[in-house]
Amino acid sequence: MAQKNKLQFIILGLLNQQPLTGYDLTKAFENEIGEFWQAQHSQIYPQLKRLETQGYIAHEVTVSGAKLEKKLYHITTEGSAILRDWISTGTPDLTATKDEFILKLYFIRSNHDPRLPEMLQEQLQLHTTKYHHLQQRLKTVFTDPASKQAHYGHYLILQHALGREEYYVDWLKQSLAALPTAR
Amino acid sequence: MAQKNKLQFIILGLLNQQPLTGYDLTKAFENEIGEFWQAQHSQIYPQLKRLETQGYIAHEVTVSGAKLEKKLYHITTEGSAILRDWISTGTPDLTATKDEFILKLYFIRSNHDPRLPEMLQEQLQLHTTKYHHLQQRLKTVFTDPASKQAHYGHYLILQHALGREEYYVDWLKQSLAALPTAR
DNA sequence: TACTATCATGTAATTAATTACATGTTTTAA
DNA sequence: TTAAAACATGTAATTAATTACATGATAGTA
Repeated sequence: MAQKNKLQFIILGLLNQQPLTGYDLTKAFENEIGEFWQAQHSQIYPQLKRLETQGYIAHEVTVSGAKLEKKLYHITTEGSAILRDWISTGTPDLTATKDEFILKLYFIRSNHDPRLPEMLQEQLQLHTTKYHHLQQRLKTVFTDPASKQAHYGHYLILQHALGREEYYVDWLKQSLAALPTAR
Repeated sequence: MAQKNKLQFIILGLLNQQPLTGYDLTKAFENEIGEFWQAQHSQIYPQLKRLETQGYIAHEVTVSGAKLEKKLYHITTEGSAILRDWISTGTPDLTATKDEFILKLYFIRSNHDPRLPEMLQEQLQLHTTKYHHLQQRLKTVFTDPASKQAHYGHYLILQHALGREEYYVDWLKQSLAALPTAR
């Protein structure tokens, strides 16, 4: 396998909460899920077909207006089972984060490199924006303690992402401060 | 493009430091670089050919022993130029970290889910090990201040990775502690 | 009524990346 | 001296993922 095809499990996981169309799933990747996983509709529709062939999901056609057909997919018992399996199975592989900025940094040899300040500054701006964005999401998605209870995993990972960005920003600030002053 | 083919730049970056064979490069991905990027030899050898066709690198054949041929690649002036371009160009896309554990967590609805403790525990173990490993590397790779000076970018990102793991471990511990106690 | 944004579903082409297949040499240690 | 580990270089098959191509319906608004 080139990857472990996690997309199938994400789809199963989302359908396990409620029936959705391919379009709905695509939207989910632009919002909620998009925070930590991406997929385009060109990947989603074929995957839905495969999952249905395997018997893990099924669909019924509904018609909106005069003739617009929607395929509303739902998870099957077998689908639920392999979703449970996937979640229950250990996750021993820590995937290296393929961060392009980090990669570029690796090839900077000297702390006097004139590109360093702007590079760090750009990332600081980006990660600060992301930090604020996550802060906002945490606030809007989990308004009351009950919503945390109902989506505890989501709460945990949003909190995790926020903390991660906070650290990233701190590290960038520290690295900028440690740079030799031009004079 | 499916990705932005960062591999070519990594190869150029490594060859910019010293001439290397395909085998050397493969090893580099198992050690140094492996900390934050992966590539197999089956990807490296074809990429070397492409880079040579493009005129960014060139090679000479050396013979070890009786007949074992090695291709020692070095970067060309043009190669150096596009490497510089890549590093100097902004890096505005923050790649979402595709962490399988995080993904699984997302589908855990309740903090009473019986799978939660073992899941968090497993990750705690893994990330603690990784943390210690990184701590060790930082110690062995950068023994004196001079080595930090000579490979400043590498120093920065190792430090960054260490801090990231430290935070991950903290977050896992906190999440474990916040779990409702079984009774 | 006409236009635009969004809804809705697909396929094709291309690139990236992993796993597997394939072969031969040199060095080191038992 | 012989066997194993490491050195060394490739190709093929498969899967994953992105970008581009392609089509049409519905809802809202100007």
